[in-house]
Amino acid sequence: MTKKTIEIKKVRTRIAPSPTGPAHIGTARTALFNYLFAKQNNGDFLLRIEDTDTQRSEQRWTDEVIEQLKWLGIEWNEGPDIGGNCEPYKQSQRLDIYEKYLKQLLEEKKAYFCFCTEEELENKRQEQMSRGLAPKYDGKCAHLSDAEINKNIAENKSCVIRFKVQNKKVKFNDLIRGEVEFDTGLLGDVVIAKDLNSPLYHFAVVVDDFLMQISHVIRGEEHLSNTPRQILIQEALGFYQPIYAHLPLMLNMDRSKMSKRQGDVAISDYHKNGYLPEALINFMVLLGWNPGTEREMFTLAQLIKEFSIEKVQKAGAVFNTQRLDFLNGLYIREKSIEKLTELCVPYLKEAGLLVQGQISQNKLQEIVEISKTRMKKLSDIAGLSDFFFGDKLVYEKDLLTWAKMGSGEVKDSLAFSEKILSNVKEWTLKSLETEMFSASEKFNIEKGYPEKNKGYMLWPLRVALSGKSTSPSPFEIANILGKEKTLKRISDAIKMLS
RNA sequence: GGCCUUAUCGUCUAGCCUGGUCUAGGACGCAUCCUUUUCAAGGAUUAAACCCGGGUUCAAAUCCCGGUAAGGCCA
Repeated sequence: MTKKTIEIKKVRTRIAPSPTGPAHIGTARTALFNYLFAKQNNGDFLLRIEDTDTQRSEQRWTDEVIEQLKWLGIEWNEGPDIGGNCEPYKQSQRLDIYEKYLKQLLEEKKAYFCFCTEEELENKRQEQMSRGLAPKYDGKCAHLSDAEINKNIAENKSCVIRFKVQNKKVKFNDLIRGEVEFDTGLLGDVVIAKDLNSPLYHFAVVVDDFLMQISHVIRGEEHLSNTPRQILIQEALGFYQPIYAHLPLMLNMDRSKMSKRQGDVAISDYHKNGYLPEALINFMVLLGWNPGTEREMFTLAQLIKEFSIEKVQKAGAVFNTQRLDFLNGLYIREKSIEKLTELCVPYLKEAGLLVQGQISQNKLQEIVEISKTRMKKLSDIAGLSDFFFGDKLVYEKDLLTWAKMGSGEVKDSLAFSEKILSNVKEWTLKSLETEMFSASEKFNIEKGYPEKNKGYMLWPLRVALSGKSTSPSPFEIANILGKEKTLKRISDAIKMLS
């Protein structure tokens, strides 16, 4: 069999997720690398849904990958309705195609029906293992005569289709790993279909990648060991061999493959928790790739230019949420206040804080503005700004105490603030700040507190307004709250101390 | 168990191909300081790594060999 190498007319890449569960963050990163590589070469990026496993595949998961990829801005540019509505390819709609190639392999005796039962196989496996051998199908059914096969089929015996794996060394050149060699003699004949209408993964990928003229197969490292058998199937079918690139895995903190047990793995989890797509993309691309410079911030468009597959790392990378949070904070602070407010609204509503028409758009923006330096995720907005909504604050009265003040002193401090604030002429951030600063000095002198320590006045005031140990400054809060509410909260606090 | 892959600060990584400029650079995180009523943000500074063992060489993180460890795939 002569090996056909691909003649690249156009770079075409794809991702091929199985819709058997929530779209995985690993799928997002693989999609990103495929997308970047295709786009920077003026190529095509396709989405193919591998839903041949009808038992486990569900339409809602297909819808979800589509939704999340769109959210990330990673869009495929070809599908069954070319030019119009760009649907992804679906393997379940291509079963007749696989059947044709399955028949071809069967006719050429490169594949065969296998009637071995689960029980039989399990026994063989046990026996091989007990002899210290690697478990591998012994090829028993490969030698069945046509008569026997027909008889078995007529008897409706359950069967699978196996591909005859040749004993040879398969070598291929991986774009990221260099030359990789496998001895397929260790493999055993693989099951490529349950029947003519139910192809399995290894077979369907090969057929589709060929028919869709995929030039580069860029996928996770977990597929590296699967590559030789796919190459054998390609050769048996007379297909060209695409160029492979196996990406390093994204890892848990303990360096195992990223899994649900140790954190969020669904793209939608990150979406819901308030990560920005641009932050997630920037974070993911840096997991296994870097430009070789000290630059760390990239937009998708810039990445299309800067990305180079040669600089992709070989070793797996730990998915470090702290770093994601940092980047997300950076992108949050970069957003225009209009946009950021819009993004925060759903989270405020979800927390039951924002009720229609209760607060003006301007106020809302001011609230977001003073909260944004503290936000790592959009969802943080609720916990950061809840005290602006509603009238009653709930907190421990001890929280009002600064340094070693007694409760009488705290009350005096609040009463002093109340007096100053009720006389403030101009209710603006600037004047609130100047007035309170000078009042604070006066207060400290009067009381014999250290003159420069503004905490004696500002801490109780800030807690009275926010009910929290950490928050924006009392001026910022008072400014947004307005005079009436501010004074009300101070008197509430004083009452609490009495 | 077999096969494959990988190996620089806790984490993401630069450097490795084309040995010297590496007393190993950057970022996150950590710590300290400045700013500051608090927490952030911002600024500054520190601590922190070439998996181990051989070899080649005047010289090795960089080249070669052998281990070890981790991960993936198969079952």
